[in-house]
Amino acid sequence: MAVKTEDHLFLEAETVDEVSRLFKALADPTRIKMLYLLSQEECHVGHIAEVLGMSQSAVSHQLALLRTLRLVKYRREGKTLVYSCDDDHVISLLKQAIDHAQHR
Amino acid sequence: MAVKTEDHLFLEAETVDEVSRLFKALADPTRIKMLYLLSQEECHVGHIAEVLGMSQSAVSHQLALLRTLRLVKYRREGKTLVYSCDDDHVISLLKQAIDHAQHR
DNA sequence: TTAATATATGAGCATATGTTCATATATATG
DNA sequence: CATATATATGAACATATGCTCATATATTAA
Repeated sequence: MAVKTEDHLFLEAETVDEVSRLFKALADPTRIKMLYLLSQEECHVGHIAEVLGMSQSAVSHQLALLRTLRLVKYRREGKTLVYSCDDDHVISLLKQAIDHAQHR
Repeated sequence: MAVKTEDHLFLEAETVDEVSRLFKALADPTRIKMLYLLSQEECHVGHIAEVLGMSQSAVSHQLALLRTLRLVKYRREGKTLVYSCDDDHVISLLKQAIDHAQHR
């Protein structure tokens, strides 16, 4: 919660840091494309790399970051790992921002 | 608009960049605090610096960035410049992210 | 068990970002 | 007009970020 002090509300440092981490995750063009793709369909790693024209390594590094924040999850299927979104609220934020960007 | 291609939607490069710029603006702890403060009350530059414990220069640089994105506006009042939020939608995104961060 | 395939991870490097310090600019007011 | 005050801006520097390259790991399937 925000802390009431005199005449305005302060955010706690922990909250500010968490919000920062979340928006940082959403601030990179590559991750925006990845999350938007995953919001439409589950994908294995190689497919993401192919569709977005990225290296396997770059995709994997970014997925590691998104996993840390629990924005994506994965399961094994045969010899591939299938990734999908794991935070509807964050997808909602992303889509709002996309709408916002498109209406100007 | 997103472009339909075969089986999924691609975002246009321009849209991705705009979304990235927006989230980048929201991703820095300093700017989060500044925008949250401005969402509660109009402030002149010196007041922001004082309340957030930042240098005048740092505040001014960040305000310049927020102005570029039209997230804040200002007017002169006596010898000070009074800043306020200029994008309700973005404030809404910020507050949603704050709620999200606080509920975990 | 071994080879092949899919993914993860670490190191290194180039670029981006946020701050400070010094200084410029603009407006108010004596 | 002259000076003080508030804010803006440019340069420099330290840190963060995202990529590539090389290699490790894990699972499948022969």
